[in-house]
Amino acid sequence: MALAEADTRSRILNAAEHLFMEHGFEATTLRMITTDAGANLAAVNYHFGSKEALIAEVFRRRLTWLNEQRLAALEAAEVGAGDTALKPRQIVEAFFGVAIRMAADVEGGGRTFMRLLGRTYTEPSEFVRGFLAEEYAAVVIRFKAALVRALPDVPQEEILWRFHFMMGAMSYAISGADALHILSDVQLDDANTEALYARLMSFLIGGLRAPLPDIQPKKKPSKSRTRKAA
Amino acid sequence: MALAEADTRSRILNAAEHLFMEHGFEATTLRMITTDAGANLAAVNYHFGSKEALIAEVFRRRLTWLNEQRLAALEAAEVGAGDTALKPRQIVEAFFGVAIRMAADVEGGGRTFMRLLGRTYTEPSEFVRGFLAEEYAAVVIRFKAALVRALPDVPQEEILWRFHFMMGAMSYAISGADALHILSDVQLDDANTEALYARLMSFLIGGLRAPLPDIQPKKKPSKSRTRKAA
DNA sequence: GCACCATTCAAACGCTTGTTTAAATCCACT
DNA sequence: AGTGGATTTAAACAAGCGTTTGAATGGTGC
Repeated sequence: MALAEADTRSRILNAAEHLFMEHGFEATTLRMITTDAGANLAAVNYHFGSKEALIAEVFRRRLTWLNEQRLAALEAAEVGAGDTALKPRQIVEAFFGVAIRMAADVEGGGRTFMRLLGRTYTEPSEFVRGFLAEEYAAVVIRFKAALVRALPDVPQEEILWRFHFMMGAMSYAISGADALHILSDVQLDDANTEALYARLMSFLIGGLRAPLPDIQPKKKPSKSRTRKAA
Repeated sequence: MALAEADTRSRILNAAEHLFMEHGFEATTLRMITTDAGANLAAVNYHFGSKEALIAEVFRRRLTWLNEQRLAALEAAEVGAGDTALKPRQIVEAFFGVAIRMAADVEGGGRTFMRLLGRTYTEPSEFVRGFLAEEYAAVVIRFKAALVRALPDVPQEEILWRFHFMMGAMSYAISGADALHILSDVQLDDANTEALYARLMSFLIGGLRAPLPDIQPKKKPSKSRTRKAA
């Protein structure tokens, strides 16, 4: 809510972010947004041009910063390591640690944004996926390369898939208790960020470093060998 | 598309399932659905009563069966094990294996449905989350109990979280290459179900069996101590 | 005081949405 | 052939949508 202090443009962004997280893009109307922001209906089109442009700006203002932080964290780790190879855990922490830390910022809206982002990654809308891909391009290339270097025995394709799986786990970790109450009537403590971070990291590293699966050479559903390499 | 053979009711369900997966619930209109199904606009309200009821039925007709299969797979494993304890891997395979196998069924629409389901699990809409919780209740209680029995050293809360993380990873695994192309311009082979299954299982088991994280005793946001025991 | 630009405002725009209606059509059964 | 219930149809409905308009308002520099 951030009180009613900031200027109209920011109040609209904040209200939109929160409502998008709660109801999704389509179900959130400009009237809901401007009402919550204490602004006139026409303000969105005046300040942003259109609803689509507003959505894009909601992501841009935080995502750019988030990915810069990720790159900075990775570079800091690499500098600290000197000539020695980076451990996979350090890379994972650079990428997901920054995200979890942002999700811990409740008052500043980071929590809201990360919940929104996690869901949006599998968003159907072509338009949303479009600029998401743009924003992610640089950072993903960089982290993928770092992981390939840190895991010389793991095929590149496998690394990409595990990166993908990790993003799924993180996404659910952050969307958190809302979804978890489907799993259990017990209310889980997702306010404890330190704990969530520790839990998620254990899980991610465990998955990333798991024994490689045995993949048949494709297009051959023969069920003979079940060899497992480490 | 299943040709235009089945009766109107089924054709509507199939068209709706596919369109929901592609565009989401809100962005999919009844006119899109009935056009694709080759039916009159009023057919949805005649056969289902409302759009919401149609959404519920799209899930119900497959989810009930899916969860029955999961329970059956778990019981079969337990019978096979006799008095000996079930291995975590068997439990995970019962739950996620059935899902992945359903996702492999492209022609019958299982693939489409599983993609839809994965995204819907973090769906904002209260109404959707409502009946999803209902459908899942029984099966989750059962699997949670099985995991608790199979992992006596792991706290229950930790098991729930890891179960949650696993669902996230699976969800992303199935929504698959659509989202993955954000990660990489390389097109990944998510048509190879056997391979995807093997990959995901390795990752999930690795995460589930990872060393336990160190969790501070909770409810102490004092910034003094940062103790971390191993 | 006045002119100037940015911002806000109430009102309306055209369009699409889910839903309803009442008539038309189909098909099984006698 | 003809009755009756289920289904399909075209048309209309009110409500809500994103967007546009043109006038009112606000504050700055002269």
